[in-house]
Amino acid sequence: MKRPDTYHHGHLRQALLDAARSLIIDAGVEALTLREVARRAGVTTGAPYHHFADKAALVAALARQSLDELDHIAATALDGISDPHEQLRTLGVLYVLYAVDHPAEFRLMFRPDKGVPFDRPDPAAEPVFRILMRVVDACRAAAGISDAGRDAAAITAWSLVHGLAALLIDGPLTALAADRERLHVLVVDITNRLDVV
Amino acid sequence: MKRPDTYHHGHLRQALLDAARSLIIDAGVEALTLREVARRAGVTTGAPYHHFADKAALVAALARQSLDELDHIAATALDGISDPHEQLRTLGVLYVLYAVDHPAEFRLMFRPDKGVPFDRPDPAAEPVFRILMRVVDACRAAAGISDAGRDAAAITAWSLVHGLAALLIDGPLTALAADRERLHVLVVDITNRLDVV
DNA sequence: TGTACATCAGTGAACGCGCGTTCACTGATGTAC
DNA sequence: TGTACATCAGTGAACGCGCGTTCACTGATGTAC
Repeated sequence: MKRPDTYHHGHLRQALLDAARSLIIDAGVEALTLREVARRAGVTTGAPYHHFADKAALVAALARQSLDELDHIAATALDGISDPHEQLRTLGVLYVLYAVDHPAEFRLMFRPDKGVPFDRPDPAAEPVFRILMRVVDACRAAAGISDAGRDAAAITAWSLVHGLAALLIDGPLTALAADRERLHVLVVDITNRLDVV
Repeated sequence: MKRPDTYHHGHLRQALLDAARSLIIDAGVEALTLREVARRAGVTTGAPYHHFADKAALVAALARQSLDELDHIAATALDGISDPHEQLRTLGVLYVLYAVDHPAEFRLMFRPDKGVPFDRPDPAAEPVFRILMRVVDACRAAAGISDAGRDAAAITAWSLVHGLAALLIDGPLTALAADRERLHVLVVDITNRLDVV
C-alpha cells in the first residue's frame, strides 16, 4: 500500500498538471506560476524540474492535455450519431459549451505567448480539427457537393463556433454566458446555420 | 516654437500610448511593461504616473484607442456603400484584415486579464458593435425578415469574422495569415456566407 | 531473507532579475502684479 | 516689460515583491548478490 504523499510522490507529474489547471481556473492564466503550482501540489519550488524542463514545458503539457480532453469529448459525443448534419451541430454546441464551462483551459489552448501546442506541426494534424474535417466532408458528400471549397467550408464552420466561444468568454458577450438557458437556445440556433456549408 | 523633448514633454500621454503600442507590436502583449514603455518614450520610470493612475489604466486606454481606431476604419469604409449586403461584406473583410494586420492590438482588446474596455458597460454601447447591428438590421429589412432573431443574426455575423480572425492570429491557421493572396480570397469567400443572415 | 548500494525524486536555500509603485526633489512654465 | 511665485511635469533613487531557475543535499526505493 502506497500513501500518495510520501517522500517520493509517485504521481507528481500529473499532480502538477492538476494543480496548474485548478490554478488557472481559480486565478486565471496570467496567475500561472511554477512556484504557485508547486505550492498547490504540496511540493518545493525545485521539484517540478524533475518532471518538466521549464515553465513553458508545463504550460504546453497542460494545453495539450486540454486539447486531448476536448478531442475525447468530441469523439465520444459523435459516437452514437449517424446523420452528418446532426454530428456537425453536436460538434458545434459541444465546442462552445466546452469554452464556456472551461474558459481558462480554452484560453490557454489559444495563447500564443505561452507554449501553444499547434503552430509548429501541421495544423491539420490536430485531432479536434481532423474530427471537424471528417464531419464536414460527410455533410458535403451527403449533399453531393464537389471537392472545391472543402477547406473554406471547414474553416467557416470552425470560425463560427470559435468566434462565438471567444466572444462569450472574452468579449462583449460575457453576460450572455451566465444565462445558461438563453445561451443554449442561442448556440443551437447559431450552429443550425452551419448547415449552409 | 516648442521642442517636443524639453523638460516638460508636452505630449507625454500620447507618447506613452504610442510607445506602448509599438512595444506590443514588437514584443507581444505579455512584454507590456510600464518601465519599458517609459524607456521607449525616453522618460523616467515615475513619469507615467502623472498621466495614468496605474498600469491597468494605460492598458485600458490603449485598448480603448484601438477599438476607436477600428470603429473609425469601419465607419469610413462604409461611407460610400449603400447596399446593405455589400456593407456587411465590407465590414467582415475589414474586421478580419484589421486583426491580421494588427494582431497585437486586436489581442489586447480581448484580453480579460488586462484592463479590457467592455465587460463593464452595456456591450451594445460599443461603437463597432453598433455599426454591425445597424448593417445587419438594414440587411434584414431589405429582405423583409421579421424582428425575431435579430440579436442571433448579429451575433452569428460577428462570431464568424471574430472566429476567423482569432484562428488566423492565435490558432492553427496562423500559416494562412502570411499568404495575403490566399487569405483575401478566403475572407471574401467566407464573409460572402454572411448573406444567409 | 538480509544487506550494500546505485538511482532517483524530493528538499530548501540561494541567485539575480525586472517588475509596479512611491516619494522627496527640481527645473520649466505661465500668471499676477 | 520685469519680477515673484505657484503650479506642474518631470527626475532618479529606493521600496518590497515574487518570479524562474540552480544546486548541493538527503531520504526513500528497488535491485544485485
